[in-house]
Amino acid sequence: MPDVFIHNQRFYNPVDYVLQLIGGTWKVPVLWRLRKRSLRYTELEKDIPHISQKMLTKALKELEADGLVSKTTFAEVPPRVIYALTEKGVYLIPLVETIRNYGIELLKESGVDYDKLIREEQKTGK
Amino acid sequence: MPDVFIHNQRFYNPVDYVLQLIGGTWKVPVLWRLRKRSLRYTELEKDIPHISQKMLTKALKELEADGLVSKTTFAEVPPRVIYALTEKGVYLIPLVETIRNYGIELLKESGVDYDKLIREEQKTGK
DNA sequence: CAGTATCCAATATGATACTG
DNA sequence: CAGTATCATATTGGATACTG
Repeated sequence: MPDVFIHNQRFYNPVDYVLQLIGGTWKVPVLWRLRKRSLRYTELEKDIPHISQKMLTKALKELEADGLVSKTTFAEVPPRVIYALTEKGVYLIPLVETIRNYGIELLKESGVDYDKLIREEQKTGK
Repeated sequence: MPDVFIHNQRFYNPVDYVLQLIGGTWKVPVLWRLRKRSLRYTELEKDIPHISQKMLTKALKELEADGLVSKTTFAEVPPRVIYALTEKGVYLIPLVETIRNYGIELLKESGVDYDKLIREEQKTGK
């Protein structure tokens, strides 16, 4: 597995490269919420549990720099900013789903019924 | 996406959980080399470019604790230690391959022919 | 051979306060 | 509304030396 350099950054292998794009704690939660429709900054913030403004801003900046997410600013007062998946972002959603399904399977083998957690979450209103 | 707790550790979503198992810089290189056959500590160390003893030891410990890799020690002098994939480790290899294929595709779109890099590496002897 | 131990730098994340 | 700025802590990774 030879090293690869892109934009002066080194990757040890192709998996390493993908995990730079979608890895870390906060990028997947953002991508996952944008998969159905575009969202505003505040919508993402309200929708992603535990995320801080700092981490949301950082995740969005990196996703935009890597071409997975686009940002559209409307020059209104107060400003309106819309984040959406790019073609590259859309391309990566099936991979996220695949990893997610593995996770749900592994959780099941650890005795955690994730689908049930989801259903209970929806029953309690949020 | 509700939080999940396993062994007192919190995960924000199933992808987060999978990336705890195989994420980081060094776990995939280890898993990838064990996919064909078991290897000794020193074989892994020699085979994985840039890895330090500290990081190899840490990756192996975590992979073992998470049940992806098994460790067999032969009480000889000097000691012989064999690392192998468990059933759970084998189960995750196709996922690693899927992520890897996405990486190779994305690299191609960034103008990097990874398969060609592999071929050149083999021609030059290593 | 198969690791430990120690020191150090860089990065990730969180908490809080502030702003055009 | 959509962020920045600052401070603090925890984790990651590298370098080097040492050991049963």
